Amino acid sequence: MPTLKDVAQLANVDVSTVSRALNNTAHVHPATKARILKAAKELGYRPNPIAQGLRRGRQHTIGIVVPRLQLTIFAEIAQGVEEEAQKLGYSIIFANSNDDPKLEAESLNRMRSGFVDAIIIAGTGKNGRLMRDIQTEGTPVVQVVRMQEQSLSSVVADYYACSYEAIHYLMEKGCREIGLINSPRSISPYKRRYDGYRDAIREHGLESICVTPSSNLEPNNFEYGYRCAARLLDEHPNLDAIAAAVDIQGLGAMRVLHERGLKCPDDIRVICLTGHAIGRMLETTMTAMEIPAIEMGQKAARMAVEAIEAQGGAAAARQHLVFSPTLVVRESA
Amino acid sequence: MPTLKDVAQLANVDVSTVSRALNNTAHVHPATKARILKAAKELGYRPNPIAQGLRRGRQHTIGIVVPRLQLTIFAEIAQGVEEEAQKLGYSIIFANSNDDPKLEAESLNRMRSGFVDAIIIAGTGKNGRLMRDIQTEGTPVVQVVRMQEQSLSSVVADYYACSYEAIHYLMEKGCREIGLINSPRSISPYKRRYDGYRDAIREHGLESICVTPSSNLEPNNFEYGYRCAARLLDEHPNLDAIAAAVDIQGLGAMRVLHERGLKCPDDIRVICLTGHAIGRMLETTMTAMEIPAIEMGQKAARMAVEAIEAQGGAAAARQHLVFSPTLVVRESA
DNA sequence: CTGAAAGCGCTTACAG
DNA sequence: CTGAAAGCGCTTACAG
Repeated sequence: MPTLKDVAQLANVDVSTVSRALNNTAHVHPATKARILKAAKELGYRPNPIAQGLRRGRQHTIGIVVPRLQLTIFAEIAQGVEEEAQKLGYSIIFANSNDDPKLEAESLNRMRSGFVDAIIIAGTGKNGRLMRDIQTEGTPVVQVVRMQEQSLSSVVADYYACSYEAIHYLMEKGCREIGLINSPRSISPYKRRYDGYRDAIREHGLESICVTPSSNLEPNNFEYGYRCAARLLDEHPNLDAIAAAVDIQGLGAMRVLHERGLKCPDDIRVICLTGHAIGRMLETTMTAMEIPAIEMGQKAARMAVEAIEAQGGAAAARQHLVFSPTLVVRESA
Repeated sequence: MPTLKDVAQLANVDVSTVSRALNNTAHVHPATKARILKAAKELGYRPNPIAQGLRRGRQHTIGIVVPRLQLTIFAEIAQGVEEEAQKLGYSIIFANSNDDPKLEAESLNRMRSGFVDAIIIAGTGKNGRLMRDIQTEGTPVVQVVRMQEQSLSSVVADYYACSYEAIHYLMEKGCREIGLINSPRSISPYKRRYDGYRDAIREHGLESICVTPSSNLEPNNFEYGYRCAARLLDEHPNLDAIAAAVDIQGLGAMRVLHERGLKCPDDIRVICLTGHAIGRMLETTMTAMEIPAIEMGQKAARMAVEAIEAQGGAAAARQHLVFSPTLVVRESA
């Protein structure tokens, strides 16, 4: 790898002049500039971003930590973040937390210490203190999908509305026994989903129907949805609708119905409270409250970059951005 | 952020001594060492990996570039790579190429120049030269999922076997008119899938049935599968099976069948040539040749790290690792 | 066992 | 318009 020094030698000037010529950071005599450019090209010079970063105190990288990628909305979030960051000239450092607070803390610690200019995180909620410390230290932190810290910026969906509106829709369709499949309320968006569900149910003087499987299953997956749906059906023979917090749980529910010979939406309705692309690709397509995951990722990236570039100037105020869900009616409800 | 210098001052020693104490890189008097450790702790010192990287010429980062994340096997690959890399003490720099050679080249160029110690890529196939240059320059490149360059290490599945065995299975089940939904053969794994299909079909003296939609649709998605399946059915009324290259295409096919009132597997069989997690989560579960995507990602990460650490020693020979697919029989075929 | 010096590859005041 | 010097935060021969 050729360095500035090599270019300087070939062009017969000082490294500082090369730097200025290449960065357009000061007037350089056209003739010398031409010589420098030629030399740089000849050697195939590319600046070393690590050295630049060390010197400038900025890496042009954004860290992103999500629970997992596979079959979740986080794949879309990560894609949106990366697309937008790339456009803005930033690279992405990526980490899975597997919803394990310890792993999450490790990733966060690896990312701070000058490795990353900002962090975008869908957190476990257990490292709030650490996240605030990082922000205080000068590395902006923006929360995405999950918002646990008021003092840190965030980009989320209105999970309350996701539930509330979904339940109202089901009621309009005549449903009266609506079961909820939800993940633990200790994670903020799930608490909000629960609240929206409960309030909508109450307004109509009906009863909440929730299940929590005894086993400590991972909640955000197919099996969990499958088991919850099975229990709901067993315990409530007149159940006429199931609302699933995330669409992978909804798939589990649909599978149970299929196995039991129940048809959507005639025998029972299924709706997902936060849907993404998969919903329209099923045999029985899924009615869902959809949230714009890619756009949310892009927005989070932009907020991160703004926060990075505002530093030194007026400290960027924190921002909380909330996307409204859209009801997309398909076949399942 | 406290630096080595701060710790040195507080502990009343030279920075070099601090460095040695913290890195256990030379004997340091127990008393001074204790003082240093105490000072470091007191200040909350964490080494700056950027500075370390610049000095050591190694960043402890691996770059990964994939076409996209959303609803593809690459989400699992990326997850596997990250998990394993984390264990080995490496961070991940992530980029989407969107299967655009230009975007891919940009990402590759951003990653080289000392930013990344190795690159793992599922490539477009159009930047072979660049990839070889990067490897020659000293940054190991390992191909994952897609293998286009013989001279670069790779971790792939046996796509020929994916097709060949799937078709044989269908034949055993009595199928005689088997349509193929495939992505462009210009991308190597799809060529291999085609070859396996063609050979298996020929062995039985049957006829190949392929379609290529006229429009220039993105091939790796639901709509593409949907349209191909529709055309196959229109043009071959006696079609008794559909083989789809990737499972998202298979979903498109299943949807067409559903809309036309055709049942799997009684009326027609559907099989996916490379399946992953989604297959078992459907109303009609999908029979598929499954490939261990997470494991492939992990293996690619390990190969990358080996290549990094072998440098200077005996140059690591290139390795080509091929995973065999496993037939998983479910409901669709 | 420890300090002083050089250097990784760059940028940026400071002179001239 | 250009060069010489200092420095970003670290590591590592080189002396002692």
